Amino acid sequence: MTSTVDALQTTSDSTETGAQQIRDAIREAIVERRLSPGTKLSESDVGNLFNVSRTLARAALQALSYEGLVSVEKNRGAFVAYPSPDEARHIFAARRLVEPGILCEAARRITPSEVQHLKQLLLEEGRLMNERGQSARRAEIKASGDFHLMLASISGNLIMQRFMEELVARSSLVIALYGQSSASSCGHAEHGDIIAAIERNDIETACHLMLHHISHIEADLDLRERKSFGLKEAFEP
Amino acid sequence: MTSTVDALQTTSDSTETGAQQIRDAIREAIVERRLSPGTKLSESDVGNLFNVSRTLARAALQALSYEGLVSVEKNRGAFVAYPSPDEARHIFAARRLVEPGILCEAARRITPSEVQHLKQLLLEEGRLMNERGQSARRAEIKASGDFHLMLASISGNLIMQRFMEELVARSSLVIALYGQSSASSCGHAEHGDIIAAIERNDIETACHLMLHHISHIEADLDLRERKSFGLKEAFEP
DNA sequence: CGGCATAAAATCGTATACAATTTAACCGCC
DNA sequence: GGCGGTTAAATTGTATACGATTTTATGCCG
Repeated sequence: MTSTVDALQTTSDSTETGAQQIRDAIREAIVERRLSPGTKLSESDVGNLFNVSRTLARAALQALSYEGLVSVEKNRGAFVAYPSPDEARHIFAARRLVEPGILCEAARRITPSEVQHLKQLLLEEGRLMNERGQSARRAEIKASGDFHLMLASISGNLIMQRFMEELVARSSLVIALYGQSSASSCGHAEHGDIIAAIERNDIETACHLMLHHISHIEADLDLRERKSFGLKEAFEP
Repeated sequence: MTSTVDALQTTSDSTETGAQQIRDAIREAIVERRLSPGTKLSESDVGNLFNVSRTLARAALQALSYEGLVSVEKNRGAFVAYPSPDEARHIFAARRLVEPGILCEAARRITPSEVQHLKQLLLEEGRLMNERGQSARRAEIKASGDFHLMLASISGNLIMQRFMEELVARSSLVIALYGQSSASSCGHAEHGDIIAAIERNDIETACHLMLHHISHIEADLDLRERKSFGLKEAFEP
């Protein structure tokens, strides 16, 4: 009776130790939207699923709560985070705030080989976009995030990189919740434009493109308060 | 034999539950520099000090490691973080990256009552600066950080606020390690200038002042590689 | 038949127990 | 006296145990 968390089966290729491995697996499942916001993650279930004790399961869930991907309610348990519309806005505001700066620094330091790597990422992203099937969709989601993470990595600031990892992961949750266009894709073309601008060293426009890109993603959301119809209003005309 | 962590005794006024309380107490001790970088924080010692089991002590230490204030080495234990010069640079680079943006947003939203609150904070900071004694020094350190945190709080973005909390706390560690001028103070006058600029709605200069302010703090650091003299070089002319 | 009180089950919070690893102490040996 | 190796102590990693809280099930009564 391992309830609803069976979506976690994943290729455990890692060599990591203990709770980290579990944390990473669950994070991946959340980011790839195999786990929906609000899903309960009971400590026993997680532990059983990964064949470890509740101790480690609990540690993993705690870790995820620090990243904002899981919310733990005292004496009630852990749930895949269900970001509020306000939280969603804050996440994208944060991205608008930091990504231009990251991009600037990345553009200043980027090497030709890294440009190649970025382009390769873009190509892969495009390939996945034209493929069909669940697993391609998941890979596409991941790839579109990886573009932004790659820039953070190139910027060379490990602290900003970690922060971006958090923001990208939480963005995925937000899109899962409030995204409208089934083409969930995060503007593949715009990624290309940004790379082009970087390549011709036009940092100014690269930053502007990035800002627009983030706004486009956010524009695809429907962040109106869903007032959950708690009362009988749900059945009155 | 509760080794070196006795610096943790603090007014436990909190009403929180479990590990959080311990985490907060240790964080405060680190930020106020009662605990020096590199100090070992053994799980048993922490547990005994707070009269809880190792389970909770461990959870608290894990939490602090996610904030970058503690580094845990596998099978070796937890230590107050000892940021490298590079890490220190990254922390201040991150602050230069985000604080102007936070300031902008804060200035846009600030209310008169919040301006008052900021000024009050400034006053308190000044008062502590002219007082002497260990505990005044600690309070001063905290107050100078609180100015930056207050701005983040006014900006209304909880995510940026959390991030700033992390950055300010880690900055305190960096200053403890690499700060030179015994006047550890984080430019009290500059805080005042920034408030003034905000008050006359001159956001442009407020941002510039903030950037300079952060650079001034960083300029007071000596971030040269201390190559620890591992060899006999330490005793050769 | 539905609502409320009570009891049972499930789940979380924390402590303790035991295995694995690291650190130190000790001791014979050069 | 100093050095390497072996053993004991200390510390961490993980599992299990037990009390507390929440959730669900049960049954009584209106």
